[in-house]
Amino acid sequence: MSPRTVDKAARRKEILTAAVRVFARKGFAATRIDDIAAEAGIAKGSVYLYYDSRDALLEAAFEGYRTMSAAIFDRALNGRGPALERLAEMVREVLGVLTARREPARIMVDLWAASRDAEGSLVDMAAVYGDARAVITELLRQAAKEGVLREGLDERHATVIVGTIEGCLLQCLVDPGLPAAELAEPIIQIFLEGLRRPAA
Amino acid sequence: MSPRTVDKAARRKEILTAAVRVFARKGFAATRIDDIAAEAGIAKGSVYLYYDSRDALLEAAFEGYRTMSAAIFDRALNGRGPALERLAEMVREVLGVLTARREPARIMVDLWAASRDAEGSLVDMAAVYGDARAVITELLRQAAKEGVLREGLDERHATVIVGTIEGCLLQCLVDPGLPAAELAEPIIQIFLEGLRRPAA
Amino acid sequence: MSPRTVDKAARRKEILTAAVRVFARKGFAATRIDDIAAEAGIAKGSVYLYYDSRDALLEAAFEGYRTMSAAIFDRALNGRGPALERLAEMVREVLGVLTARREPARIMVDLWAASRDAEGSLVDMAAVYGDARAVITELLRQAAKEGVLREGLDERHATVIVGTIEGCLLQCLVDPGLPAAELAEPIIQIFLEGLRRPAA
Amino acid sequence: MSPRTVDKAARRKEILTAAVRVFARKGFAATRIDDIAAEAGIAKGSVYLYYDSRDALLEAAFEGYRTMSAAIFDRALNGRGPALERLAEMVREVLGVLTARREPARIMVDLWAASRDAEGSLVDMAAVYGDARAVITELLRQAAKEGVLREGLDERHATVIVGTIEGCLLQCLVDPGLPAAELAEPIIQIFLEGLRRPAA
DNA sequence: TATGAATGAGGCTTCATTCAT
DNA sequence: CATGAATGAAGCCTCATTCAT
Repeated sequence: MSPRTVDKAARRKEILTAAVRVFARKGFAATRIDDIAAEAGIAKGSVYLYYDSRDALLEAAFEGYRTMSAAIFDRALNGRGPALERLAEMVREVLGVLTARREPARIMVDLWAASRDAEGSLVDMAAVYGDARAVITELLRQAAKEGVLREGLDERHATVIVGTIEGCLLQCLVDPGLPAAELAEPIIQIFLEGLRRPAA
Repeated sequence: MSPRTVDKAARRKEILTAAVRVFARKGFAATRIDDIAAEAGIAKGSVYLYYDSRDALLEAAFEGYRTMSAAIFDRALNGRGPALERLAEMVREVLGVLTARREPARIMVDLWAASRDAEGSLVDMAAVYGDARAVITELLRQAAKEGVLREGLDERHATVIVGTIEGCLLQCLVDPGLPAAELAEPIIQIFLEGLRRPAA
Repeated sequence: MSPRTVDKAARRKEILTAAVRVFARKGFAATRIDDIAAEAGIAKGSVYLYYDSRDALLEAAFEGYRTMSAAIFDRALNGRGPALERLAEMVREVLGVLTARREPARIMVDLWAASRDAEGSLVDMAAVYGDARAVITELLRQAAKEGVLREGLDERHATVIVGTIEGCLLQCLVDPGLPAAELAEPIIQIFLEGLRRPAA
Repeated sequence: MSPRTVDKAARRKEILTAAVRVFARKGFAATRIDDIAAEAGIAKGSVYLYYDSRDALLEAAFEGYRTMSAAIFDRALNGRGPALERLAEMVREVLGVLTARREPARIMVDLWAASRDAEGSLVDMAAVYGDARAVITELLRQAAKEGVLREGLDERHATVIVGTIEGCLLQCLVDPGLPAAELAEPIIQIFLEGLRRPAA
């Protein structure tokens, strides 16, 4: 065993976790490398042994988010049970993150802001939302096959569903007083039934 | 109001417009006072004759956004016709902005990011969304009175509606290929009817 | 006249002069932007209003050197009198610089070091020496036409002449005790007569 | 001397060789301890077991250069044959180094630059050139005794001779296209005969 | 009021050196 | 002896803001 054994991968993750915490607390723009180093309990220069730049840390945070999203998408696509039930579960899962890990979730706004600079941006939220829409489109297709959907639904409805989830997230992020988890059922209800009183 | 004052106000607005254009183009974080001055066709120092700081310009942009939102809210609340129709119109209006003035709309992501820094932030999106939920809650109340709503709707449903609108906006901002305006009808449809095939 | 009139070109030159003084004193590698700013009596940031980088200042110093060299070359090529006399005068001129402006001349060593990094280097001493050799080759050609040269001289002899001048400069730079100006005559003598006792 | 000591010395030399290679390739200023360690095939920290600092490596490189020079000087002073022939041989030897070991020779420019920082500099090229002048002065003295030199030569002529050699080296370093070895004969010729057509 | 040159605090990043293993 | 992770001082450069004209 070589001297001063360190698990590089573990240390990388530690630093990333620290960075995400600080991003969540102060926002990416206001986060200094010093802050991250302090949060991780290491020297400023050491951050650079594991990440090339401040931007690289945001990118890594995005990768983490992406991985988590992919797992959720995967469960929705390949899970068991009726498609609409899996959609409902996906809604609950996404909003559940806000409750379980509220702080880390706050980096979302920075990811959105970073992703706006289109070309060359290391944070490609468009791709994530594209994936999300594809997943939901597929769920709708399966649900249609199961015969439980009304006619005339298309890709735009998938966009609306993704939008609903993300928009609820957004509001909860911006206004910490809102009860994220409690929004899951109203969302599902609206998707399923709409608001209108059923014709008699 | 003296002509002098009018000029001053006009110049203020010019600078703000220029600033918003640059914010939209490059993002707030990457926008330099020089960029704004150049866009406005004035000298850098002159910006400070009208705004106290770079942040003040983002704040002003937020005020503009707030004013526009208030107008939309006002039309929805005090307009004519059935409440649900006014809700639908409001959806169309909000998404229409993305089509009509796509570029300026891109400052939304910066407003979200700026608003995340809770206390003391000059950008209080939580308040806007609070207003939005209040408006929609009221519309739902009116619609209920009109007898067209199902039972058991509450404030959380208002949150979901606001979320849907903003989440669709978000996707369109992050992925310019999406057709914002075309989302209005699916949104309304989902709100009204849900996705489920009506019981026979 | 616009407010705060400054002659940008003059200021540029002031800063360059200050930079060259500091380069000469401490060497390029040890020179900090702060040093240059202090020497120029301005703030650190102001340096960047006139030069893009520390390297750009060395490049500018090189340009200055190049311009001076070109003037000397021009006088040698287009002056009056026999070619060998013009060559002698050129030798005196080059070494005279060391006496007249000893300090600035000390940047030569940094120019040599900077130029060694071949491709992409902003300091191309090879080009200057190429020019010098071309000038001297032409002087030798003229002198040959005048019938005063021995047979068999070629481009390599021009290289040697350039080498002699630069090598003397080098020694004088490295050892400030040496009398640069006094080397001109021995150089000329060796070029003309060689060291060997004339055949009887 | 224990084998242990031999190993240590060998390792020191390996590291120095590696360092010189890198200095030659990238220049001293751009050379990192990592580069040297990599070139030597050891860990970065190990470099410090053999040398106290990065500067110490340049100093050691200088010592190596000094030793080589001293050997050349010694051969010139104590060799056999006429003094002028030994001078000619010395010229050939110095320029031959550029051909035989072109890369290591490139550290010369860094030595010049390092030596310019006068007091306290670890690289004292002035001393080397002083030695060189002393050697050549002695050779001239011997040649004068042999009766082959013209009258009136003095220390300044020695300076010019050293200058010629070093200046040719300089040009070859700065412009790799030049044929160092081929300059030896023209140098010797100029020294001996000068450029001028012999009086009839 | 308008200008734009000047300022200087502050951030990112580099890298020589140290030191625990 | 060897290692290479960790350190943190130091330097380059940026840019919001100021201010003399």
